[in-house]
Amino acid sequence: MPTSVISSSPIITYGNVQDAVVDGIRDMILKGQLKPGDRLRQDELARTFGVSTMPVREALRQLQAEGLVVFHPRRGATVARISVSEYEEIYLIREALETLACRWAAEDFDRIPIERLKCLLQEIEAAEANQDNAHRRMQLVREFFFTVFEASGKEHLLRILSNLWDLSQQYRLYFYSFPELGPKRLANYHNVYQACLDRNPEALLNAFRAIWADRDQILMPLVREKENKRQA
Amino acid sequence: MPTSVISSSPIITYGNVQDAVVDGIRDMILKGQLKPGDRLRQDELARTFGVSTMPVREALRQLQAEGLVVFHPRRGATVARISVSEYEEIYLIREALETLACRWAAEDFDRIPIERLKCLLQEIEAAEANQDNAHRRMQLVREFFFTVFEASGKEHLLRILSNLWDLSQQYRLYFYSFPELGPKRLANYHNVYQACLDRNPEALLNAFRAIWADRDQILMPLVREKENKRQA
DNA sequence: GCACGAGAAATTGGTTATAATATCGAATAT
DNA sequence: ATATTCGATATTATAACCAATTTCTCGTGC
Repeated sequence: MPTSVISSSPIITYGNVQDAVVDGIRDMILKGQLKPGDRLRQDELARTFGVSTMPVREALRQLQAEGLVVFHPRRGATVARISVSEYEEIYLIREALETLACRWAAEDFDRIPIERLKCLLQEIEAAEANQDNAHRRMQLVREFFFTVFEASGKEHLLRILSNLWDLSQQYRLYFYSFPELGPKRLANYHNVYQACLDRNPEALLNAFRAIWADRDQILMPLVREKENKRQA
Repeated sequence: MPTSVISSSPIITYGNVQDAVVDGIRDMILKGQLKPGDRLRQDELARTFGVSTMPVREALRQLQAEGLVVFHPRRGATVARISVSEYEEIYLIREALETLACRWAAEDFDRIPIERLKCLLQEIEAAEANQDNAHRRMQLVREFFFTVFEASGKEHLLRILSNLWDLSQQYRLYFYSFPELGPKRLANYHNVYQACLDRNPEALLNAFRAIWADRDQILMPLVREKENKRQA
């Protein structure tokens, strides 16, 4: 009788095992314990989570619907591998939707928890100074941005955005592996924070546009360079 | 041994039962056989599809991830009920993403199968003239628009758009229940077709903008009126 | 030494039976 | 009339099992 130890985050209680398994597998993918292309064996996952195969299969199907997992008929599931062109597509979709999210959030700055934003910004600064591992820094930045997006109060938009961030995770991670870009990153986050502090919608959008421009001019060339090396 | 009769669309073969069940249930929802709020009993669905409960549960989870189905822990699943404000949210997201899709499609008009577009337009005109049932007309219009969107060739964008169309289906259906709006609808579709024929990107976007404006000025007041009556 | 098959092992996809648990409704008791 | 208990029902999860197929392995032949 396997001892079920799912509790990654201690307090959250799930109504059913299956949701816990979904979060568990998604976490393993997002934390890099499972890499793109890795096979996802049902009974192996079932053992590690201490459950039977049924909830695992349901979980994999749900992750498939999210695009994080790919099923190959009769050959099992693997972690989705996102191509560079897919990443570019996803990024442009994100730009369109994050613009919407910012506009909605900026309709009422009172909904933006500025204190939390400040806290996260300080945590990010500390993490950059410490050279914390890329996954942790990436997670903090994600929380920072979604604190702004969540102020829009739009459930469907947040669901889609969250999914797109999941999908583009492997490329975002790459961005955090260059210590020399640290100051650039911090300046960008600070501009977002400042715009919220000033309650200035136009400044908020400009801060985001600057981030996207950096991504085009700095990250994408690096990604493409890496891609060319990989093919050679 | 129950006789498995899933084949709604005759030719498509599925690698697994589960995908067939997903499509089957989604179809039932989209065709109105299952209405928002309806309970989805596992064994009942299993019987109607001639399969065991396992594939049904997997299918429901997948539909949950798509937002079409809601799970109430220990109380089963129901067809999602979309509120008016959710519909407005979804519609604005759609506008942003369909703008993207049109831009991408208009980068190379050769990818738009103009003959197919023409065919669909004629089918739609015939269906309007016949006063065909609203579901069928809605389906044809969906195919018409997605023929344009698909020319973008962006898988993730199409996946998200398809999902958003599914979610807003119940409100779109309402739009087709007013015969007096028929000419207005047809004029809109014709503008889209003409813009593709003329290979004019700006005209294409303007055609869509006109459609969205109609929705704001014609459909939304009707929806809100209906909503107020429902509450009274 | 390496490619190629045949057979074995493993994995998936699906069924069925079983049990635990939570919900809902009805009957009963207060 | 209201609260409680009890039972029917449905969900959630486990386990055992089977068929189909893929993958692995090992030996053989070139």
